[in-house]
Parts: sequence; C-alpha cells; structure tokens
Amino acid sequence: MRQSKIFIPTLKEVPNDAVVPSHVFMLRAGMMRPLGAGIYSFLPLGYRVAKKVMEIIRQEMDAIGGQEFHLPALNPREIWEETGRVEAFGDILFSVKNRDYVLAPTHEEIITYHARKVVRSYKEMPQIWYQIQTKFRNEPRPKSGVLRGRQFTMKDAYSLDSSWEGLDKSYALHDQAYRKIFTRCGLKFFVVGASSGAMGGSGSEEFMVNAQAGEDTVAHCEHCGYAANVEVATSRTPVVTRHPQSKANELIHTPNTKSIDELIAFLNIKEEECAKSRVYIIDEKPVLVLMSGNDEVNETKLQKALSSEPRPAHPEELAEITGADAGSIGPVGFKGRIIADLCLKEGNNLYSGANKNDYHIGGIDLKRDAEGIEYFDLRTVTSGEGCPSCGKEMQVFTAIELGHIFKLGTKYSDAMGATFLDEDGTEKPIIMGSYGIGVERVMACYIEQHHDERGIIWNKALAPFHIHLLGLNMKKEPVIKASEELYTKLTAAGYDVLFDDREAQAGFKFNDADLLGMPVQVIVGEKKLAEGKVEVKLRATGEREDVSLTELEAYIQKVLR
RNA sequence: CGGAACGUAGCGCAGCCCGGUAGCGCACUACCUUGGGGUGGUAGGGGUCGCGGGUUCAAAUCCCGCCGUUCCGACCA
Repeated sequence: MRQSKIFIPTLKEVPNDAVVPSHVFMLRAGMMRPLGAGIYSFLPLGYRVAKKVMEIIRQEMDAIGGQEFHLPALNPREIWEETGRVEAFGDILFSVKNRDYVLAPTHEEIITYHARKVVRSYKEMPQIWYQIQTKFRNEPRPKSGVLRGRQFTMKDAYSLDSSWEGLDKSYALHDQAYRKIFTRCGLKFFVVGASSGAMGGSGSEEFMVNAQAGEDTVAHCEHCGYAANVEVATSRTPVVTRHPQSKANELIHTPNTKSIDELIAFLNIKEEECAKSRVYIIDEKPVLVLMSGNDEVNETKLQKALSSEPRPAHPEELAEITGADAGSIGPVGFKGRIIADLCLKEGNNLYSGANKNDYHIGGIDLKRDAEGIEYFDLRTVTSGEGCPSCGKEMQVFTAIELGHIFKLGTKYSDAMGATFLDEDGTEKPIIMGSYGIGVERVMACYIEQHHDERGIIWNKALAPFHIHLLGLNMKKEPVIKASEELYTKLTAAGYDVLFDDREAQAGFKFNDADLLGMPVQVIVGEKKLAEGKVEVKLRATGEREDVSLTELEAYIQKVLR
C-alpha cells in the first residue's frame, strides 16, 4: 500500500481528550476517530489490526470446533423479558425508540432462542456457536478510548452440552483456545480463576492483562500464577505476636494524633502495635472493625463476613456511638459488636483509641479487653506480601479484563425452555457455557503493553503492515527506482508493505514510521544506495543495520520470523 | 447519578477577570528553498467563538438555561 494513497491521518499533537497511551496512539496513528462518547470509527489502519485480531480468534475458535454465526444486533425486547435481563441490565440496555427492540449487549438469549428451536436430542450436542460482532451497552461513563465504549466488537461463543462433563470439556477447550489467542497476539496475560472466587461463583475465569488504564485491582503472583481480584485476594501476613505478659491499660494523652502514622510517631511505637478502628453501620447497628496498623478494611470481605451490607458511620454517628471522633476510637469500652482482622488474633499490648478525643489507650489485650470479639479475614492485600499459594512475593496492580469464560449451566435454557431429549428418554435443559473476548480491548491492551514515547511497537501478528518502506527523497531518480523495485519485490514475496512514497522530509517520515510502529523499517536513501545498500531498522529495539540489496530479503526473513 | 474542568479555524491553545477590529503555533493552498530525524522563506484560504435566551448602544467576554466532551467518584452481566 502506498502511503500517498492510503488514508492515515497522523497527528503530531496529543488530542485533548485522550489520556491513556492506547487512546492517544490510536488517535495519533490515524487508526480511529471518535464519533461520540465511547463511539469510534475505525479508519483503514486501525481496521487492518482489528481484522488481524479477529482472524486469530477465528482460527483458534474454528480449531476447537466452533462454528461462526452472524446474529442480529436488533433484538425483540420480549426475548430479553424471558430471562428477566431487561431488568437485570437496566439502563445499560439500549432501547430503540420507535419499535419495541433493544440493541443486543450480548447474545445468550438469541443463542438460546435458536437452540430451543433446533436442538432436540443429546445426539446433536456438543455444539460451539460463536460470533464476532458489535455489541451495544449504554455505559454510564465511557472512558479510556476503546477500553470502555458504548459500542464495541466482541467475540462471543456459547457451548451447548447434554451433560455437565460435556460442559467441563467445552470449557476446557475454550480455556486452551484463549491462552493460544492471547499468546499469539503477543499479550502478557494472566488468569483470574474461579478458585480465587473473583466472580463469587464457580466455573469462571477472567483473562486479564496488567495495565495502568485498568479498572480492576488484582493481586498476582508471577511465580505460581495465583491471581485474584483484590476484593477477595488473600496473602500470607504475619499474625501479631502475643506477648507472654499483658500490660495494664494505660490512658495516654495524644493531642492532634488522628492517623496511625501520627500515633506511631508520637508514641515512638511500631505500626504492628496499633489497632486501627473503623466503625460501620450494619443493619442499623454499629460494628467496630479493628485492623492491624495501617491495613485497609476490605468492604467486600466485610460484607461477606457479616452477610449484610455495611456502610461507614457518618461523623455525627461516630460521636454519638463512641463519644469520640474518628482517630480516637477504640475497642475498650465500645458498646456493640467488635470484629477484628485475623492478623490481630488474640493480640495484646496494643495501642488504640480511647473513645475520648485526644486520648489513646495502651496495653490493650483483645482477649481480655474486648469481650465477644470475633475474627475474620478483613484486610486488603498490598504489593510485596506473600502469595497464599506459594509464599513468594505478589504484586497488586490494576488490570484490564480481555476475556471471560463462564459455565452458565442451565440458567438460560431453564428460563427459556431450551430442552433436549437425553439418552434415557427424559427431557432436560441444555447445559451452556459462554465465552467472550473484547476485540478492541485486545488491540488497546497490546498498545498499552507495547509502546514507547515515539509510538506503537507492533509485532508481526497484529501489525497492520509487516514492513514500512521509506523512500527518503522521492525526487531523486535512483531512490524512486530502487524503492519502487523493493516495493514490488517485497510485496511479491508475501509481505504487507506500507510504502512511504510521499514527497516529504526524511525526519517527517521517520517520525511517522516510529509512530505507526511497523516491526521493520526499510529505509532507502541516496547515499547508502550508492553502495548498493539500504538501512533496516527494527522498531522494537531501535537497531539499525545497513543491508545490501541482494541480501535484503534473507535479512528480513530472519528478523521478521 | 454525585463532584470538577473544558467547549474559540482540521489539531493544540491564547483572548474572557476589566464588554468595543477574533488571534498564535502546527496543518492546509501556491511558489521558492531544503532533502538522513517534523528545513527556511514569501504570499494566501479557512471562524454561526457549542446552542438558546437575557443584560447592554455594543457580548467570545457579564447573567440564566441547555447540549457536548473529559477527569474523579458511584456503577461495571
């Protein structure tokens, strides 16, 4: 493709609205343009990448026996009423105004609808049906370019099985296919599994990548692969040691010390010697939550422990309940339920608030001074703590969900009456699974993981072109001749070549090439051409090498393997 | 949906406080120049200042309403 012909509107400056790298570069490289909040048009360069991603997905889905469908985005609302998901989705579901249709945010209902009409016998299963299509979700807050949009492309697959063992098999096939897909795309990913309870249910895995633009916070152990959403993640944290002797309570005047940091500085004690207090209101009753040192209360874990929705107490409530303001609250004399993190189990000689402003109490023995105290895992893990499964250091970071595989079971087939006749002659609901991948997210995450300050760094698998051929001075006859010949030759050799045949300054072309990020740049300049050579630059490393025209093809084959 | 910011040429921005001729850089057009990291110059084209209303002799500028976009939060099958 000649760059003088293809529409690639590159931007020198960073568009005002773009913040995360993938968004900035997709706009700057002329891959896409916005049409509205969370709505993007793909331009030729961006669409080439999308097609490569979709083709990789397609190949791996076909390899596990998937069959590609093309399903309507426009769905009769009544189908969605059958499963109660009109209500479940709420405002996320787009509705058509002048007819009773909705825009499909996913396709479980449509697949189940067809399955119920078609599938009659256990003999017709298993099936894997998939589609790669546009989905619509009325996101309250679209953000980060293509990472959270109102319209996006998704590969959705659905498995139909006659037995739970069959579902396990279909699920495992998808697990393997997903690993191949993301690996082929060059993504460094990890899997948050059901064992870690990220989704709270059984039989689901999220495929995620580490990215600053991410929306989920996860704990991940590189050594053994343990990964869990920070809402449920655990770690090996030392429990406070119980001293053989419990000291007596001691009221200490601590003016202007609200935080744990201030307290340890003021009293010259260690963080582990403090018990931090948080008051929550649960079922309209106050509960004191004690954490070791500066540990953060994990409200998801708290909710699980109390099996009820907690909310932090308001400042006025604090004063009323404890007689003190936040920063001076503690277990001694607290009227109400007291629970503590496991790290504090039976701790003694601790410091905590005195329930009297500007006072703390030392020598607290939870066993002695907090009657009826209960212990739960309530803390939020942080980077550097020990992995619960292998004990090595874990990291906590934000991540983006790229794909999700899920054992649905009979939720949809039950609701919609999609049944089959089993071998024993009984009618049973079809056992289903659903498996999604966000196509734009794969592209954007790749860029999040592979860019530098100059632009994108494509690998061969996703690059819109393999080779960027730069004719440096397109007014000089030898350069024109040589670069035109190379263009023909490399194209004939099967490479996708982007030929910068524009009449522009060398620096202009170099900067554009680095921004667009094709893996290999072949630079045709007058001086080196006189020696029968061209320069080959590898985008990933910045390495440049002069290669003679006769050896060029072999050289490219080597670096672009 | 709560909090905040922004909306002026294709893009990035100044002008607004203190009302009076709409500006800068890049991009674009023509010509010259340069030709291995966004070359230098000359001459040009391009604007309902987001929309609507109000105040005023006069509004990009002040006031009210709306819309749009982004950021933080809530939400995220």
